[in-house]
Amino acid sequence: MATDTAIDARAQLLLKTLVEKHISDGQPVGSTALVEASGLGISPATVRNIMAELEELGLVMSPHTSAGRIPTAQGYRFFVDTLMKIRPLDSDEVRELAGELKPETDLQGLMRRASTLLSSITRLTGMVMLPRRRQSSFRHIEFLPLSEKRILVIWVVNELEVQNRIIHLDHPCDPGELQQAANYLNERFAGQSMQAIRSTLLEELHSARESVNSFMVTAVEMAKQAFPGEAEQAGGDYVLEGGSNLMEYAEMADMEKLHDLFEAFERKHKILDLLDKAATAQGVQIFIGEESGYQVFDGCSFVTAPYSVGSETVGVLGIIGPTRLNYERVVPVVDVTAKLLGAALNSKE
Amino acid sequence: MATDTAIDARAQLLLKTLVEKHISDGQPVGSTALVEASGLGISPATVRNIMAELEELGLVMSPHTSAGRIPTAQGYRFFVDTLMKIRPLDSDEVRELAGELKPETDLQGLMRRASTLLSSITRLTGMVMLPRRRQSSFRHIEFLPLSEKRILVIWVVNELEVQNRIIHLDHPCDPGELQQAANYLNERFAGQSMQAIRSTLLEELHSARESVNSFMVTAVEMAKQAFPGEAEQAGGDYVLEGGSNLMEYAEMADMEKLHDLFEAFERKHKILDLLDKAATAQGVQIFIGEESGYQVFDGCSFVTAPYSVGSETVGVLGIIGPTRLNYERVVPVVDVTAKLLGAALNSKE
DNA sequence: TTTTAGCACTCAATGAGAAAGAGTGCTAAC
DNA sequence: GTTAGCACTCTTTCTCATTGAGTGCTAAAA
Repeated sequence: MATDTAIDARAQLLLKTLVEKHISDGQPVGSTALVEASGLGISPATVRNIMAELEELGLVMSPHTSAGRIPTAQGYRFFVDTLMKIRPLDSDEVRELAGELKPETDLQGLMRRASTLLSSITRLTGMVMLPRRRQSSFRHIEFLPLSEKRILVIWVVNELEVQNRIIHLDHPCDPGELQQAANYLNERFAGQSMQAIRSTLLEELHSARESVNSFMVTAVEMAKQAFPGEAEQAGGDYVLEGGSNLMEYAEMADMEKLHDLFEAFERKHKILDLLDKAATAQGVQIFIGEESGYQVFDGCSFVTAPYSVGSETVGVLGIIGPTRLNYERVVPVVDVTAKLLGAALNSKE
Repeated sequence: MATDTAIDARAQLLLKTLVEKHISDGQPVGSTALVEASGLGISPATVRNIMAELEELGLVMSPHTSAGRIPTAQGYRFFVDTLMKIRPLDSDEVRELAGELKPETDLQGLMRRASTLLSSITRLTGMVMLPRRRQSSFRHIEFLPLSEKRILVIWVVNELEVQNRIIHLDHPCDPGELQQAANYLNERFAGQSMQAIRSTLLEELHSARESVNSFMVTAVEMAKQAFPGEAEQAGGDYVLEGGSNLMEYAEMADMEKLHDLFEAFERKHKILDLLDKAATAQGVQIFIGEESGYQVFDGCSFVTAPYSVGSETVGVLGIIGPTRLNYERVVPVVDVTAKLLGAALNSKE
């Protein structure tokens, strides 16, 4: 199996030990320290030879001549792909997590809870993308008059996402009409996708001009105004908790980098972009350093997992930490949290 | 007017100049620099004498023997109370601000917008406490069955705050009953305060047991479950934007302090406590350094203003920055933003 | 051929002076 | 009351030497 350039079992063990040691204390690891930690009955000189090979392969590097080695992004990649052994969480731990993610609260609150949970368990920064379904299934709509021409529209999609906005009408409209309009929409469109409804409405807006049903025109017009178009809802959003945890890591000490990182958190689009990428994967996904594709995230890693309702992936959650984060521990935590959040959203009892 | 220990006009001018200079460059100000900046035809030696007096009074201090002076918290206090001249914003600027705070969006979105606005204009951290009324006026309620015993309750208070939660029933309940219950509650309680409704409901829950109206019992029970009690809604919440801006100030370089500060942002209660304090004041309020009452906020100042709907103060907004922030500029910005946000919430057109 | 001991070498980190610079406080003269 | 003069203090910056960790190379050992 092993060719000349591939790394043999011993080298792998050493690399594994090196990564683990560096993860735990953040320092470059020297040959003598590696000998001790690995348990191999081997001399430091031998280890040095092997390190030279690993460096040749781009798996480790030294910050300067007289320091030990640290893993490169590639090194971490090799570690997470083939070296590390993740063991599932104890059922106790799972139960504890599950207890924190009851489906009772409102959606936003649940997301925030999940994010806080991720953050506090891992002592890293937790993030949860708000669910966004390709198909939003319309459930119910309600019009409440605020003044003659201003209406508060409340609608429910996907069983439990409540949204609202205020719309303006051209002409005054009485409560009876509004009620009729709501009834009409509720009966006619229940269960259909928002996209479908929107296009149907747009169509009818033309043909219906001739129709006698003036209230229907109103209804359609209102619904058109109320339901956000593609463009509007494309944005997406996420919640992030425990950003301050990152400041505990010495490698984050560079104020300028930290500033840029937090700015990226606030501006959102880079994070959202990354989460979107992770949404296509099946299970836990890991982005190490530069792999994220953004300069700002240099020195950081992401561990993400999509969560789903039914069989459809509706969002992604995960953590951000320094590259030297404890993957073995974090991966199962993220994995389980995603599953639990999905379960909470399904909430079929 | 001036007694022996009070400071005369010249000293005041010098203090004013010193504070302004220190605000603009963050450095201790020496006697020669002060002479130039103040425009007084006076020698540095004289200035030194005056500085010694101001130091005696606790208005300025030097970080060490061979440095210039910096204002103390007391010095800043004196500055903001009696020395600085705030001039109102240009009507152009006001119009620009107003354009960003249209009442159209949802409440949460509006708050976030206001916060971002504060942050980006001042290059500091903006915060907006979510509105919380002593009297929440009930407007409308709606029950949507999710499954036999799980109901999605949506209700509207204060004309445009839409809230929702899921409740569980003991016994199955059909859609007709739910509709009846909603109608009953809507007709009976429209316009009343949530507190009043809640206590009325609790009362009726006893007496109604004998009544024939089984649906009313259900209605009351559901409403009781749905409406949050005192304890639940006491929490309060706020949005904060532009935290990363603070990292641009040299005096925030201490990583440990920064960590604690951001942790305080996340934990929320200290900020909320402070905002609560500011809610009792009439207009713009300034907390300088230790005045906040919290160790973490040492070195930071707050400029806050309550915003109101009608004549009732419903929330507070403001900024957080280093003590040496540009009060003259920030005070009117916070002031106007609070007024505009109030106006957007009133939104009577 | 692989492993290892030995050793020279490199480089970061630490700390001690020395020199420069900024700004003060004090004193004595104006 | 104000100011010039001056000694003094303390930070900042630089240089230089020292220390220590850890390497790479070479030659010997297994």
